[in-house]
Amino acid sequence: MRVETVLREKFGYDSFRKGQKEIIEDVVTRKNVIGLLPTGAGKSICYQLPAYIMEGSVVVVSPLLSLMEDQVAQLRQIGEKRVIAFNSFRTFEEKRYAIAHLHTFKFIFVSPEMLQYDRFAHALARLKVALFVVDEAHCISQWGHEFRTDYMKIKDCLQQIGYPPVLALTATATKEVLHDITVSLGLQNVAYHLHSIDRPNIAIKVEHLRGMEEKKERLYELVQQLQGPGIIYCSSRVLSEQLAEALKEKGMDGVEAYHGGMEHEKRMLIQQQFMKDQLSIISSTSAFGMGVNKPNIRFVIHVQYPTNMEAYLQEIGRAGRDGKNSIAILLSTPLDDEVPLAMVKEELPTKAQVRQLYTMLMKANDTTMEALEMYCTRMIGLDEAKWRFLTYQLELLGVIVDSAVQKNKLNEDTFHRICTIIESRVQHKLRNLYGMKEWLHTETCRREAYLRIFGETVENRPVNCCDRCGINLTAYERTDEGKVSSLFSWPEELRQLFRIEGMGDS
DNA sequence: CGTTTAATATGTATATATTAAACGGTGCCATACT
Repeated sequence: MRVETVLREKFGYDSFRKGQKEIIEDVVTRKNVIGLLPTGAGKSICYQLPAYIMEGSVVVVSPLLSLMEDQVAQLRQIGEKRVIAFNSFRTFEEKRYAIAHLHTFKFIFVSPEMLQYDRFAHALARLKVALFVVDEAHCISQWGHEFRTDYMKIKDCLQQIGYPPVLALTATATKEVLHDITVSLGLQNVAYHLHSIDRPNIAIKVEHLRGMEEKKERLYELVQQLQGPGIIYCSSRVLSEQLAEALKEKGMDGVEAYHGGMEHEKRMLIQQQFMKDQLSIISSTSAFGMGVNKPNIRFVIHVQYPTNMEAYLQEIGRAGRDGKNSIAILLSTPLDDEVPLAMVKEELPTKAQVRQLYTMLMKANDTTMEALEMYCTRMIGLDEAKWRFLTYQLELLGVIVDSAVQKNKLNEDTFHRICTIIESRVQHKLRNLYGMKEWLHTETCRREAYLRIFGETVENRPVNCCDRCGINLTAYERTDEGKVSSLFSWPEELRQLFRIEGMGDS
């Protein structure tokens, strides 16, 4: 069956969007494919369509439960009933049934963690897998090395199920990250379909201010002035709540905070309200955004900057999915470097902690991993993520085999190898952080500068490009009833101009 | 950096002030326990 026929009959589209067809054609001929498609380009069609041409099931590894559930709902919408999200939302009974009847599902959505669940993995190995998809594949690079190491074990899973064709999809990746994805998945003979990550309808502006107080004041001004809806990003849960609270006190409606420390239900509610335009502003940490396909987000303001350029691009990329003009504004002060620097350094365990772990493992006899973990969190101060990172490294080195410590491997050699890995990961993350920091102080076109980081050049420079090329901010002001924009008469404009001129890079 | 939490000092009771140290973000899963 021709791909166009399936597109029309199953999905009801007359033609492909840019990039889709080439990817699908390579996928159905069983090539390994890595697709870099801008947000909103219709990535899911790239695996949904081949499912109806290829024999067998399509397995989709997805980073978030909410994303999986969304995809399932979407497929059900077009009448596909052979769909399951195999995750912790399912009851024990449902899981047992699904494992016994796995072959009856055309689409199987799963988290990288669930791939490690033995009974599921075995069922998968018996299955005819037509295509193995890694959605939001940049997560491999962004999270896989330390935060969610199960991303690194996808490679082993692929081997166990006999190397089915793989399709990795993402919207943001540098050349380095694309390479990382390829290597981490152990892919060979990859067909790369790379499209520009640039978003010409998003104007970019960095404002240099003096300190936190000035930042907050400027934020309040901007939020009242700019056309919503919008997202405010900052780096701590407490601050995201404070900012939301402050905006409410200033009489703004439809503002809520969002972060990973909140109750799951509350998070879902806020996200849904935002999607339905019942909220206009979300003040959040990096927890908010992935899978948020809201077309009309008009601004993204950063009160603190993220630890790397890709994260920044992902965050501003949530604006303007409808193609209309939108703006990203980053508020910067000379005091901002501490938080991202601390985050990079804090993410990995210290050498002293690894030493303590080694001493503890030497002393431990017939201790369960659970007991060891308990001890490590209490006595060594390792959190869950760091503990899992270290046990993963120990497994790689053969120090831990099948949850048992091999004491003969517990030597200076393996100790130093772990320390070396940690050191090089920290250095790598610091380099990315410096790249981000350098970008904040670019004297030339900001778009050109970030595209250079992604190995691209500016193709079409938009009229409102960036603060270095010149932006007319009034184009992004709200127009409704003029109630807010009237506050911004010419003295205010002048004051702002003065501030921007006066606070530029030294 | 700014904020919160833990630790010490005071001075003779049980708190309160001061100072030092720690922390900051991202999610899956399972299992025990409310």
